[in-house]
Amino acid sequence: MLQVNVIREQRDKIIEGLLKRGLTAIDEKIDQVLSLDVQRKEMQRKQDDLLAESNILAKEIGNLMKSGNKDEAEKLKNRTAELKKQTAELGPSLNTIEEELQKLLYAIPNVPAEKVPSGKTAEDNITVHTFGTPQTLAEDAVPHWDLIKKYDIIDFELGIKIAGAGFPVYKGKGAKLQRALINFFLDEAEKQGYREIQPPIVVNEASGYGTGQLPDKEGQMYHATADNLYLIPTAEVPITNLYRDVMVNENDLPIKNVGYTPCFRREAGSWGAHVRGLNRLHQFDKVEIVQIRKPEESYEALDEMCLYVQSLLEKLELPYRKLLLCGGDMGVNSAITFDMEVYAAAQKRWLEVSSVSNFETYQANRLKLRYKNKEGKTQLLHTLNGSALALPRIVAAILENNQTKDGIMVPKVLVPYTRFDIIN
RNA sequence: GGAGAGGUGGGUGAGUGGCUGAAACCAACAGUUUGCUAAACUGUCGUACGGGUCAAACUGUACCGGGGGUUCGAAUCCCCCCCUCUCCGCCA
Repeated sequence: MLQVNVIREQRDKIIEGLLKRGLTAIDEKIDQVLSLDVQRKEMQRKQDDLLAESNILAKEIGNLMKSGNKDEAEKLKNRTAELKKQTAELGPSLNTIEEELQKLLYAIPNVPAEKVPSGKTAEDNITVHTFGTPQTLAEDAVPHWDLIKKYDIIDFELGIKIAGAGFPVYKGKGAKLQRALINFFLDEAEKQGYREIQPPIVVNEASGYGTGQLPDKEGQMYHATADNLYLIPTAEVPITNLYRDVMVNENDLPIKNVGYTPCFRREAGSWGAHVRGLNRLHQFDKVEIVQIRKPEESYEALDEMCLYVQSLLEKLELPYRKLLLCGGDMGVNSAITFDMEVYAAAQKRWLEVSSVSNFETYQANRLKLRYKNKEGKTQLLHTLNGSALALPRIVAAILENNQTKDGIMVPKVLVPYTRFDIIN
């Protein structure tokens, strides 16, 4: 959520930034915020004046009562009643304006950072880095959804039987490969100074609002209505919400947490082309890194996080490209996002396996996540997160790219974790 | 699910109708002292939205889990809701 005072001070700059998202009529929305803000101020001022008078009178009445001057006190009470009536009249409309303002602010996405290109779709993303060469496979190479059947390592039918489409069952070496990847990712993160967190995989409503999944993306999360809990779509939600309503001690910065969790996404209506096999699931595993930084350090942290994620892909020997997302392709909370996509050689497609974002103060404002700086001033912090990494598509790419006539070769770095070097 | 206790500032915690935006302690910050560190001492120290100012000083309002109510006046009394803890039950 943007801060009203920032909108007030930097109206033009904010509109210019938001235009990069390809939004229409954004200037109207911003001006609506400003005009509601003016109205709010006026009304609040009136209200404050009324209340101020009441407070003075209340004190006087108190004193008069003490000194036994009842008649005089009664006279003042009449005036108080009048004031009370007026504040009562003003109250509801003030509330309405505040609610409207709040709703409007929730609906305005974060302002893209300066270097974010404008654009509407993935077409406008910019490839800023590549690693490796997309390999050409043998004639008889097959996509991962055939390989998992051939080697009997992931079973979609069983998942359908016990849960539904998009809930695969990992079996034997398939399960071990998953576990190996999770451990590998967690160990690597720890080497980079991240603290491991095991959060709940359900969160309450307040947490959903804190990181911005609510109210806009309500339909994306599984909702346990009996208890009003949401299954997390990413570990970002619980791990970032650890710091909701927190005044961080400056000495505890920077905060670097990593967590492995299953993630749940309803992805309602998005089934169809390009979502076969492991490409898109309702439940999947992911290791997520989350940082909380001082504003002046957050872009340095973003670079660090990208390089870290890239190092994982390089260790796994997966060809990848790094994209700077255009305004229209970024999530609403993000100020800047880099996506990492690995090449799945049998599908001949790039698969997104990581998304690294700086939210600047957008989340922190909702979260009320702040610290006191050296001057003793309370300041919003910056939040960042990145997948490091999302498992299924990594698995898909490993299976496809590493297939040989004898079986699937396990990446060298993973062998100590899997304790086998081929799936056959 | 049943019974009880409780939710106060960055933290612990006092506060049962006006003198309380809130004691005390801790933390933090600034300074004094000091060979350095530590200790000691002194001072500052909640948040939001306004007014005011070049900026301050200063100043208004609201906020003691959330929402309503009683009252001239509520952290304090009443009602509803949420959450936490303890005991019992159930489960692991």
